[in-house]
Amino acid sequence: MIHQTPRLRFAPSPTGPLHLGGARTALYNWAAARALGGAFLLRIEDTDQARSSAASLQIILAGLRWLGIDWDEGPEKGGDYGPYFQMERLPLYRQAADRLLASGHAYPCYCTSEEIEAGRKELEIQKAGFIGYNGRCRNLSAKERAAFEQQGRKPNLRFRMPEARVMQVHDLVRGDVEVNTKELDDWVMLRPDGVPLYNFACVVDDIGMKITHVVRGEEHFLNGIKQRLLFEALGAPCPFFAHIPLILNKDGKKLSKRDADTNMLDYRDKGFPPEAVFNYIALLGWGFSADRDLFTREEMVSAFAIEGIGKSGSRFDEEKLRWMCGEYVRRWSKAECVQRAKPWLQVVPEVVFTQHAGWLQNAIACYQERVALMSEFAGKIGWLLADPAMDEAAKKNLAKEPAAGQWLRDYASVLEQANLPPSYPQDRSEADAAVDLPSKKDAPQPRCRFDTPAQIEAACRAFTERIGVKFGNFVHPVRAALTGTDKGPGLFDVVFLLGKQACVRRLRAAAGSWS
RNA sequence: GCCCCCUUCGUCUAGCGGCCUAGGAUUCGUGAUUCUCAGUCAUGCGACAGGGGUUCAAAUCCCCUAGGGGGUACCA
Repeated sequence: MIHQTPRLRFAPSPTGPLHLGGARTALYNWAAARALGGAFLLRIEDTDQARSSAASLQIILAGLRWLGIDWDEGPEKGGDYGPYFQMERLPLYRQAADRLLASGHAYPCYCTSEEIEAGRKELEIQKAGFIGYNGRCRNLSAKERAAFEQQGRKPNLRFRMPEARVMQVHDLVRGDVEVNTKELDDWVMLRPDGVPLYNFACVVDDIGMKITHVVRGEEHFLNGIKQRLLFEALGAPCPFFAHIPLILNKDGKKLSKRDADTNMLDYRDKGFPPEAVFNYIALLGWGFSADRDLFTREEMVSAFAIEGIGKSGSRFDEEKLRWMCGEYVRRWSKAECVQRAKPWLQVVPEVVFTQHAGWLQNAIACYQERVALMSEFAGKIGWLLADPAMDEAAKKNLAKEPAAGQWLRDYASVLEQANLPPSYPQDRSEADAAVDLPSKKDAPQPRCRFDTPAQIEAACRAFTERIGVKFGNFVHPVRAALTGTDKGPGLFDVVFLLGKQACVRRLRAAAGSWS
């Protein structure tokens, strides 16, 4: 059929942001192009001048870039098959239209919108529901045309559809499908002002840009039929088509603003890791393998085939997306975690990033297994930076132990005399900041009694034994005093990170308010 | 109305006539780890839309029904 380099495109109209469905279409085209070793290009379908905007275009481009979908040709990139904006290709459409006019595949239609509407009403009655163009201008004589021209009417150009041709088409996703062209009416290709309509511009451009595979939403299936006829009329080879099912919401209905963010950039701004969103979207209608859901862009490319896209619609499930986000967050190194969370860490003074990088990494790492989004660290580490107010759960934990006040006072004294790191950021030097909170795997040799959380813990256990308190009971009021809440990292990570001054201060403050 | 497509655990899916007492992931339940939460590990609940065929054999092929989606523009 077509023996040339595979060339695929994503052709958004800049009339709104890049939404989930569009992103998936772009993703599949991109993956197919990469998998086939071909080119992926972006074409901007901006012929709807009333709704198109430069701002939308930028949002779409930013969304694609964020997802890691790069294009070989298109806006801000150029290429040998441009221009890549349809409004800059008007002469090409005119040219193609003239050819179709000459070959009889197209004809001028002088109907006004009122006349079309009236014709539609009639048809509706006659053909029981069919609403389309009645074909009044399909067979106008030269004389009749001249008469309309004399009235000053400017014609639309319509494509002359075969009257009842059974088209047997093969769709890469849907398989073999039969469509009778009687279901379709003569459609407008070109307006009097020379601006083309979708089906016409699309085909002229797909020919001009040597597109070999068209992957798009199933709402275009019937357009695909019209377009095949147009390829034929223009004597051009027809690309492969693949029409993929739409993405639905949790209830199986059309996805709306209520169900999910409609703008990819919202996911960016909310702190979703782009590789997780990429991974999740790819799975909406396609499977990587029978027993694996997590994969990289490269792995997807090596496994992807258009024929592997499913025929049934899939639902967007934010829960699984969130799970996937967490999976990715957990894979990062401590340094990467901080770096990626930084845009949301306004609560952290800049000096901490520069002077106490090691400490910050340790602090962030404490929550790496407890968050899904990059933005969620910020809300977790507040207690480390300023003495927190106690929440209800923390107050309850304190109140539960009658002797807690005394425990806190005594433990404060223990810590005060211990060789504990000083508090961040104000009390600790840069040298200390190099101390790395060890993971369980590679515990280093301790330098002194409280070099590691494990050392602090050992000392604490000894202390509780000495005062005859059950360790498990002791821990909760201490956590409450130190963090202001009842959940979070291990208590001795807390003590280690918080440092001596802050620990002593908070323990005594809590003891005071308790008694 | 008419035309096209779809239908496997709640969700994403594997399965393309025998490997299926239907596999994985997520969610949920339980247990373990333990100073809480999270994570991790283990374990459990959970599906072939319904009805007819074809076949030695059907989740897999055919038909009907139901449900869902899409289309039916001087939008894309």
